[in-house]
Amino acid sequence: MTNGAGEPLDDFVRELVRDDLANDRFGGRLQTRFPPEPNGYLHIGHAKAITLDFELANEFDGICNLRFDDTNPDTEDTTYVDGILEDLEWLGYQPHVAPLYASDYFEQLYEWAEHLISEGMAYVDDQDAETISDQRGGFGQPGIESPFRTRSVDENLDLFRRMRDGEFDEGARVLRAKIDMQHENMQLRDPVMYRIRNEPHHRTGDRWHIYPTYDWAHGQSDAIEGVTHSLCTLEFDSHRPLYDWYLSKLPLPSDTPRQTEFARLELTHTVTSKRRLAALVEDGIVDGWDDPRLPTLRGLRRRGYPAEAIKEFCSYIGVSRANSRHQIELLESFVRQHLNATAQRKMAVLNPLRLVITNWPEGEVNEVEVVNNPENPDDGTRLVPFTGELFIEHDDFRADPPPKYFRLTPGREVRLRGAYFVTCTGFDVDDAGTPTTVYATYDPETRGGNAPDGRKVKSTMHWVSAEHAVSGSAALYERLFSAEVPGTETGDPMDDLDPNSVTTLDNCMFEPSMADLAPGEVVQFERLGYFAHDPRTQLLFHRTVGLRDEWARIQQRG
RNA sequence: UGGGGUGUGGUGUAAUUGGCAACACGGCAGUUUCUGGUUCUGCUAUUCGGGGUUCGAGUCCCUGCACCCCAACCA
Repeated sequence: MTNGAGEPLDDFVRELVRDDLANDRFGGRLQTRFPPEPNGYLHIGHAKAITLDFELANEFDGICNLRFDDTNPDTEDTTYVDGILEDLEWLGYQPHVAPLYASDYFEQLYEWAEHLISEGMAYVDDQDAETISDQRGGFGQPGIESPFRTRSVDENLDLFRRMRDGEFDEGARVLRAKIDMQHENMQLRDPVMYRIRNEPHHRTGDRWHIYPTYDWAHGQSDAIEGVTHSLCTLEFDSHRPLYDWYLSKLPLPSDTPRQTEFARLELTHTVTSKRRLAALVEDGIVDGWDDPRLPTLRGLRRRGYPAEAIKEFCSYIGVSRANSRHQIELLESFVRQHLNATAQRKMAVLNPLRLVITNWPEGEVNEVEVVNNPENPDDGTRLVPFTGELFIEHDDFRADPPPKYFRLTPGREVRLRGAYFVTCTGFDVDDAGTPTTVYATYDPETRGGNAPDGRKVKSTMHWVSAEHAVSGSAALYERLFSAEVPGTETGDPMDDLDPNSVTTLDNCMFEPSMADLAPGEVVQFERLGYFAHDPRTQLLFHRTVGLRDEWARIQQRG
């Protein structure tokens, strides 16, 4: 991967890795991991972390694994592990070994907890969550010590074993690390290591009644796997001292993993918090986790975003410690760049208007040759049937053209792509004055799209033969949230939802070759944009992203 | 309120670690074109404020300000 200037990636993480390697810190080894919690689907923000973790391993001859951080049975489910596996594979990354699970380390974690207890560094607290929270103190105010903090090692061991054996109710007791209730970093005020949960776990079933917290599980899991660089997002910065504290108290080799934090990815006009995404799905605002308006990986995939474009975007934006929100337009420019090079061109009329060629020989069908992708001659050409009755785009005809309008208008000659020059001779309107049929004559000399006398036209338009067209639907998407930063006005992002974020056109006319498009295939509708064939519904297309549209800009400026 | 983190064009990311502030997206003006797409060219605009050190500061020092994170038995 390279940055925008085509240079190898460089950032503070790579610099740090290079230093560690140069100083032989981990015996010259690099190992990362991507540690999702299986309680939701992956989104574009995860793609940034994934790209970092895996590309880093590629660059430094290291390895990267996938580890499910499944320490909380309340919310986790195998549905999500399957989904995450699918999404990761789609992105094109292959973990070094089969998926790993923090839950596979529960036994080891438990033993280490007993070790800490034996060393007088952990204790069982009988108080409830609220009491513990109150005693923790606040910013600037020291906490107070739990009355159970001075329990004997033996009593702690006994209680902890009985917690494990399921003797107590949920919430009745916790195991806490004995660190410092006065510490200025709240994370170090005797954090909870284990809580009692009688919920079945998606992998360990009902074998455990106690579950490790994130802090107690994460660093140790890293150590068990041999992770050298544990990359996570900025909000874990204040947890790093705790990460290091646990590792330093356990019988481990001295080269313990090193946690480094970077800023998470935020995008304009969307949200990436799991809670908010779940709300959009559950409240029926979108159609499901793979709704093309969502920034989920499955949503983007259905929308037609190429995995390559997503990865290039993630590499390009780099990694830093500054919170920032990238413009969605940048992602879209990567998508266009990729699709422009790869997508096959098709002619599709979204809002059909009848065009009758009055001098066309009655009943004649003429196959004209059009290019599949001008960016890639190897993709060849195809034949498209041309007849005397066609559909053109409603927007491509104006009875009364505004300035700078180059398309079809009475008396004007334009080119029908790959076919002929036609000149508009008249049109019909309905009672509302909307054109219903346009009439034109064609010039037989211009077959193939060029005039032997060298005369030029200002516009080339797409078309389909009425007799041969296949009909279908197209979903046109706007941004899900109209505000750049949803929620800036009222504090609630949901207030910025665009109620019209999707427009579905059901009377689209497609050139016949589109009947053969594979599910999920992404093509360019000439002059309109890139469209992804729905994976399940034949001839339903999702607009991935429009083409850059100068005419729209001219109109906007007025 | 204590601790930690971060401030570079409209947006994001760089700057050989003290030496001409650059790249991309966007915008604007052209060019090319059988897509008002693509290509190509040009233009546009940046170091949070105030002091200081220095021949020279985005970079070092002092100070102020703004924003983000931390007081779950979530991750």
